[in-house]
Amino acid sequence: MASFTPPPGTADIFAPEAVRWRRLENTAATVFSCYGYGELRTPVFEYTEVFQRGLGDATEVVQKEMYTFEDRGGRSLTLRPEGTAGVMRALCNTDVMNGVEQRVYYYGPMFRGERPAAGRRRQFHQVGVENVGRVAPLIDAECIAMLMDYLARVGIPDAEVVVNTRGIQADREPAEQLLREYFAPRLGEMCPDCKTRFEKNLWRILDCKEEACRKIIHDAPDYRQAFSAESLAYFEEVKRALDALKTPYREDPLLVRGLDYYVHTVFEVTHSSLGSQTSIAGGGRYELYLPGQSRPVPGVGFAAGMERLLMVQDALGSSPESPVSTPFYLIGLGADARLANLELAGELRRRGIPVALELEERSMKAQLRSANKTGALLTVVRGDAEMAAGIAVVKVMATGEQSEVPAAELAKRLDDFYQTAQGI
RNA sequence: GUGGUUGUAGCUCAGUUGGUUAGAGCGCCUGGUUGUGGCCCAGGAGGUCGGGGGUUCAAAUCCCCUCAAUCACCCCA
Repeated sequence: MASFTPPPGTADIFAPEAVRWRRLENTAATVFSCYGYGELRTPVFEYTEVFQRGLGDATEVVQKEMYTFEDRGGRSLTLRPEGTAGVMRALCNTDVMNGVEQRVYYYGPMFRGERPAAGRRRQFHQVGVENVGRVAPLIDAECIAMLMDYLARVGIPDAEVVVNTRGIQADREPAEQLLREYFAPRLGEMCPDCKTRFEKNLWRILDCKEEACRKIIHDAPDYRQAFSAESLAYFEEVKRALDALKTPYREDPLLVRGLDYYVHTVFEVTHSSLGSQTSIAGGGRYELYLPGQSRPVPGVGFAAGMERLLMVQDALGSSPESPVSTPFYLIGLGADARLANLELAGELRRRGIPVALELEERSMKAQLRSANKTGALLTVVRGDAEMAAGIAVVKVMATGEQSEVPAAELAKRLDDFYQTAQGI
């Protein structure tokens, strides 16, 4: 039975579940377009260098998690591990470089060769947005507010936003200096990971979870005192705007985030209902070097993990509605009746009315059992006798009442019933 | 990549210290009504006990390997 399971970290998503996915996607389209965003569909694989340059060679994602392969032309390609780099690649053919604002959203599968765990798959799905070309605190705030708007619309009203500022590139050096001086003498008491982070990726020390490290981190000086006045003012304005937008947030100087390209605002959205993977969305402002460009492009954006949104919905019990049942079931006894039913079903379906019907030779009892299982409201029954008389029996399943309807009027009668049922 | 747990029917799971034809509930199919559902009753289909190897007279059960799922770490969405 386990002979044909999909590869590790991937999954088949069948109808009832797929409806929930479509809701996440449709709601994204609805909400984001209200903010002036348009959909952008980029390829699911890109030249490998798009991600290497975009995310930074040192990033863990690039180093060990990418699905990279060579195609028949000897090109090195990579299944996208995230959405931003591909979006930027697409956008560099537009006039964003000249300061024209581009607002795009996307959703789709991403691929990372990690060990699967709760809320983490190898093919996972993100819905995200990028606002590219302009720099302003209000844009950052609007972006965060839009994310919260979206979450509320998919049944997650109580997620928590954590924000922080990373300053600009020029702020980084003095701030790192400050941290280095603080951590250097204390490295002996810290975990092995932090020791290598100290050399390779100093900032990641800040979100180390080791007990010993946390204490030391907690007492670290606020590196933001080394930031320029402009950077701090930018952040203040972002927060003021969030207040004005009535978007509650928590400020956390330890929020750093994994990718190198962030500047100014960074944020993460978490939900308490999740176990170890508490993060359901994350993003921030960035400066990205597009292939073939000498200047970086500014932008702000976020990505939300769809699997995790579904997990939160489950925890909240806000995963709704099983799909609508088909209202009609057509029972046919005998070849002629079944053929007539097939015709009738076609007629109704062309009008957009869902119909289920029996196409095989089965007993009345079996067909009614099926009708019952589909949850049909009305059942049309006909056999040789009805065919000869030019009528059909219409049965109301809830009450068991039956009435005869001329065959010629069937489509209209069912249509009318359907329209009024829809109205209720 | 590291560690823990798990793997028996479509689903949820039993299976006693190894012992003959491997079970239940739900679901599915058929019948109980020459053409009437839900409830009830009866019957039926469906399993290489994840896979491979080993120990044994005998393995779903014990040992090894492997695959997969799951959880945690790591990383992130």
